[in-house]
Amino acid sequence: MYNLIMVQALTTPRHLRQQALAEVRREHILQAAKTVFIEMGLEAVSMREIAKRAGYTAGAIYSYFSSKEEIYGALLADSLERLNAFVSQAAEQGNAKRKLPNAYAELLNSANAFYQFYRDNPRDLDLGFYLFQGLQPRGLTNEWDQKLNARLRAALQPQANALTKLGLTKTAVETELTAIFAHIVGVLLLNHTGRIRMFGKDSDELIAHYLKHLQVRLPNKK
Amino acid sequence: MYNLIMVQALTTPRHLRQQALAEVRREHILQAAKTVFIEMGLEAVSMREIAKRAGYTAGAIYSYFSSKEEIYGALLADSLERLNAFVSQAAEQGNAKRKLPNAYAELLNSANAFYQFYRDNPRDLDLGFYLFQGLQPRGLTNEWDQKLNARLRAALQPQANALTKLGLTKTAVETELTAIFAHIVGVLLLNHTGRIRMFGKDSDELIAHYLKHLQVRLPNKK
Amino acid sequence: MYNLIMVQALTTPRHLRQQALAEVRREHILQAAKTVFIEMGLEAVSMREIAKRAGYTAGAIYSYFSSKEEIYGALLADSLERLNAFVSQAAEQGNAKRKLPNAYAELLNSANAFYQFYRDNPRDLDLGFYLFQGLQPRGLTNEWDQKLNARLRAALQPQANALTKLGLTKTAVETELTAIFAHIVGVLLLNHTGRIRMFGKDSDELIAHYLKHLQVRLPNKK
Amino acid sequence: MYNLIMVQALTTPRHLRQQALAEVRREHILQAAKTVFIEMGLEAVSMREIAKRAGYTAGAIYSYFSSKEEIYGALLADSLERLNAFVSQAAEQGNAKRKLPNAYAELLNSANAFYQFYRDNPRDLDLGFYLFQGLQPRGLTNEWDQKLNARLRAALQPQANALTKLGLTKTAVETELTAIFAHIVGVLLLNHTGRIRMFGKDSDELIAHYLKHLQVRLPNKK
DNA sequence: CATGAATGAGAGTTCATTCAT
DNA sequence: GATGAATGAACTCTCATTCAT
Repeated sequence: MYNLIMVQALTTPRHLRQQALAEVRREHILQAAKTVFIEMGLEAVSMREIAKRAGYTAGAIYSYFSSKEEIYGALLADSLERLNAFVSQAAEQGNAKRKLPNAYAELLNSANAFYQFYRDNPRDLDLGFYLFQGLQPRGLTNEWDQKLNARLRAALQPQANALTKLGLTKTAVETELTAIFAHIVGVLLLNHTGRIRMFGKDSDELIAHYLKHLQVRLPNKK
Repeated sequence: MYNLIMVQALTTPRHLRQQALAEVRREHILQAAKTVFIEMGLEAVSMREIAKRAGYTAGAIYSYFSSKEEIYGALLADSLERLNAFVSQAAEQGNAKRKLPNAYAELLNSANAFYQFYRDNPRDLDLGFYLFQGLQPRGLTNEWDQKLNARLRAALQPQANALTKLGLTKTAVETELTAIFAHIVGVLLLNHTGRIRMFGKDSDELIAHYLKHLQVRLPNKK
Repeated sequence: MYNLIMVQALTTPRHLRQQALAEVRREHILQAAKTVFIEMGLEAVSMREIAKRAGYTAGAIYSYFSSKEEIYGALLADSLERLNAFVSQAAEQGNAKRKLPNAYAELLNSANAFYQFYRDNPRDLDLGFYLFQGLQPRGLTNEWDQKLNARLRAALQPQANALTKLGLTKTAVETELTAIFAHIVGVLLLNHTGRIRMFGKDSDELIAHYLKHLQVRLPNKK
Repeated sequence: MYNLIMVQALTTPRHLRQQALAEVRREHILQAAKTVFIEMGLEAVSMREIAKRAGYTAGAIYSYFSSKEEIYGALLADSLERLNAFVSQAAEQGNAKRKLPNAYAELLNSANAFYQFYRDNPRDLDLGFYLFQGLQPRGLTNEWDQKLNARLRAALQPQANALTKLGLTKTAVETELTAIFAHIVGVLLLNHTGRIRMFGKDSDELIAHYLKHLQVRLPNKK
């Protein structure tokens, strides 16, 4: 009989390292997908194209993602992650500048950050439109859907918090939050599709306009 | 074999007649495309399917439309036509009820009509999103683009007129008009994608909310 | 206005001719499929391979058959057609030789014909095994299944008739018919797979053996 | 990193031990393949699936089997082993019950056992059909083929012995043995493919029918 | 004008197998 | 011995488009 004595070394266990490598490769593929998407648009994001960019054959992708939809989902998750990071950072920076807490400033900061993220990253807007069922309920499973919803909600949370600080009721907070969200989305869409040019307007101006009047009409909590 | 004996009428020149016939058939095909689109959604609109509904074979369509994109464009033109008709009718009906002209009522009526059209015809919303470059500049030529822009603008004109009557400057009219348009589009999108449920809100409520506060803030021209 | 007067000519209408041509091409494809099947076995019967043999691209096949399963079904239908023809002919020829009707002879003739067809056309046997759910209930729709069942039954009918003539009850006819069918199938399978060599036997001998004893034990209807 | 310290035992030569271990693992994999096969059918038996069940990765299998076909072969060998065990047991149990040897009873017992094994284990029937070149000479090498033939023959041997006891000549034994085998196979096939329903019959009934008449016609050796 | 045949590219996905580590 | 990454060929099927008739 053999006696096998396995002494686990102190260095990184092999399977952990491999896991990490796999994660890197997964990210690499995702990055390739994103590149294809950015350069050629979502309709061109085929498994073969992604694979080509990533330096793989089509079949290899399936070691990392079980379907095309999963890639889409991962792309969107990543996008929302970046959105969250951007919005959080803006909120923190804003707060850091102020000595006294100012709910209005918080609201404006976070709303503007949300808007600016998508204004400056139009492909993320595409992703959002398309994958958040831009047209029609799509492949994404419920699990995914809820996860992504949660991330989106998180990105809006700073605005909700600010509205609460301003003394709005729970219902009113939701109403205003939804309204701001809708407005931003509408402006972004007009901007992105170029339709806004029809009116000789500029998206920054429109957002500023909306937020200014919003401030006027919200309670002046001293 | 069939023998076709054509007896040309004496009145109309042949090519004119043929043009007219072609136009009729073109409309027929477009109608088929619309039906497919409404019943099955944009993704199901294939040349084969359109042809089947129209009683043609796929190849025949190309006598009337040079590509699938052109059909999409024509569908959108038709959609905007219907939007215009709906909005105009709402404006007229509103005016008919009032003895004195009321700019506010006109504004509300036309904005609501615009919103309701898309709320009640979500497929047309799909078309609008998709073809107004919802994602990316698409097949549509510049010519088409301008034509469609003009129709869209026409559907918003009643609101512009009402805003003018209220005494806003030309610039202010455009700003408010764009803002309303953006807001409605945003709400429609949230509604259509089901995202609005995240907030426990209802699109009608949001539109009403926006228009109410809009009215409050606009000049009270006696 | 045009007046269109269509006079149908006496020659073959165009669409009929085209239908006929289409039918010819369909047969051509089927023939190609059969060839592939015969030369390379059923597993190699892919749409691409069929298309290649038929001189088409893979997509073209779908103008004639809506799926691979439909091709399989058509192949089997054709096979059963030939089986029927062969069995019927054998029955007629046998009857022609005899002055007096002889139920035994009829039974032997039709059973032997059935056996010989598959012995001499082993690929048809493959088809039968595979497609009559050789392994497991498969793609074929119920409609197909019933149609094919009917054809198979038709090929066995002469034996059933002969058994009836011999004075067996309805139940007994079915029992014997099924038994003969099973026996033939078993022998064919042993023969086809070469397993029969294990026993140093010959399929002809086995069939003859079975039918001889069958005759002995069936009622001697004078 | 793991550090592996192997302490070699003094008793057994290393390579023998490794051989034994390999054999164990081979069996383990085979067992996994069998499970997959039984639960999901032959078509679902992929290397990945087998590996997953066995707790390996696909590549690992190739240390034990050089191809998928070899696994199939091993599965069939195992299946025939179980068939043999079942048939032998039935023969022994039958003999145990009787005081005097009774060749008829032995024949019926072993034939019925053979039939019942496949009736009750339809997956094994699939294997048999598929791998005994149900369709076509397959991957199996000659060596395999002979090995499997021998096992099949062994499963039929009790019947052969009984037939010999009944006084049949060597040739007659082989004839009847092959005939019974063929009949059982035919009935099993009809049963398994559901074709037997066409005739409103039942496989048990058919087997009983065959064996009854067989008994009648065999010599009555006192 | 309309047909229907055909193309050719492309879609997502699966799988047995190989091989460096 | 086992892993897991990767290949490459295969699969069925769909589609917009072209073109001879």
